[in-house]
Amino acid sequence: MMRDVSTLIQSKGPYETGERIYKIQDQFKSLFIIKSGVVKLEKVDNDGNSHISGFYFPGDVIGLESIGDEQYNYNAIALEKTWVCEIPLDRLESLGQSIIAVQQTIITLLGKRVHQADDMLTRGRYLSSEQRLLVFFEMLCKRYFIQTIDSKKKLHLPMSKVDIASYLGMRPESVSRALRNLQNQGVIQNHLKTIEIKDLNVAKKMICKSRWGLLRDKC
Amino acid sequence: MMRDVSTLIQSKGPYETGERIYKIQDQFKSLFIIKSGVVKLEKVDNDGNSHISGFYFPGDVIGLESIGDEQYNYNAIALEKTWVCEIPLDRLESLGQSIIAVQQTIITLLGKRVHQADDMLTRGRYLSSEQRLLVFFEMLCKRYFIQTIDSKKKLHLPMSKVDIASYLGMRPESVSRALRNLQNQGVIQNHLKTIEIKDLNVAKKMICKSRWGLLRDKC
DNA sequence: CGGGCGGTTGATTTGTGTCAAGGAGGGTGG
DNA sequence: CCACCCTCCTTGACACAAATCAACCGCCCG
Repeated sequence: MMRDVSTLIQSKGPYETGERIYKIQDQFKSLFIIKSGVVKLEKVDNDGNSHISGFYFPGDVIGLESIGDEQYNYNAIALEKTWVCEIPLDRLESLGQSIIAVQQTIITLLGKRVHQADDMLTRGRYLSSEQRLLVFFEMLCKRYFIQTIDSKKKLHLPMSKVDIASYLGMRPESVSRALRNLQNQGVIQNHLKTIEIKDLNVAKKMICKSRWGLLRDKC
Repeated sequence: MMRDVSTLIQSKGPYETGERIYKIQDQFKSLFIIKSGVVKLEKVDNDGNSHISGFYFPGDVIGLESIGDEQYNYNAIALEKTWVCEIPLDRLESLGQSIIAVQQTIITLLGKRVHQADDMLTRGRYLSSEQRLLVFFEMLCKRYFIQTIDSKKKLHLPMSKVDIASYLGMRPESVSRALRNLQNQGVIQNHLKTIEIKDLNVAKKMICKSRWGLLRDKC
């Protein structure tokens, strides 16, 4: 007899802004699907500097990055009011045959995660700070499902510019300057918690002009 | 009745230097364990520039990076005479129950792969080119199993300096210069296809002095 | 012998980090 | 409601590491 996976899964939340879904060195035993809200993953070094490894949105799974370890190796922090579903891994074995399907799902998710990371590695290095920001906004647009009328996109930023800087491997000052430049060029409009993409076509072209012509086919 | 995994696995090789174990857009259907030799994974963009995403050694599994896709998304190129074992994934289902164990193994491997990539992302950005090279050599030492007498390590480089540059996100000229600097400081000795680590302790110290104090605990 | 590729070196430019300062917004307490 | 503070963000002047451009060497291989 095969039990349903859903009997193991339970909803958790809400987590308020700044609350942690899990933290570094908590015992790793569950993945979490984000039902609503936004989550960042951060590492904190000895000097107290935080380093952002990614932002995650509804439908995304977090915890994958800790598979293979005993403990979580990142803090998962809600950036808005957030609900998640907990998927405990230690009890999956009681599912019987369907464990194969679950494993298959995890493999697929991990595969995507590897692609994503490899992509960042091979692409990111060869992009200017302005390009990195545009790529970032493009990603947000895809994930975030913006209401878009006539190719003009208003983009809410749930994370601070400091977090964006950390994620993109830049300093906050550089983010600020790059945004100003893009604004002067008429590509975007920079507000505090919002970015407005004025000229999507120009933006896309700018992303592709990698200094060494990398990955021009991706556009 | 449970068939043995090993009945599905067969040895392939030798691949000579420059030969491809698989290439981009080949149908993805197998992983490969490297039995002997060295393999690099590269992407080639439209302008013909190649971008190295990693080097792999005996015991490593390649093909993981393409899981989830229909085709391989990198070229796997032998850097020396290389033997591999092919692990076809499409016939794993005929293994019956033991598929769970195989899947579990794959999950573990993918997990490590994610860690590795995340690490590169969060660390790499904050290291100078000299530090990146030292980290690279350190990695080679670990993987490559050098015969080491009295903490003086001679390190054979199967890959070109150009490949190293690409992998580390630098230009060949910068690699050259960084090596010269390290040599002038007495840390290493730079030969054409060999690096000699003269002062391991100094090397380790240099790696740790991240500009922003990142990950000092790793040392 | 000659061509090509990998590697090295030098002169110069440039992007982005660094340091220092100031501003805008939001929250808290009087 | 205002004053204060704190954090996030922005701006400017400057420094520096690495990219760029150009040239050259040495090795391998036809």
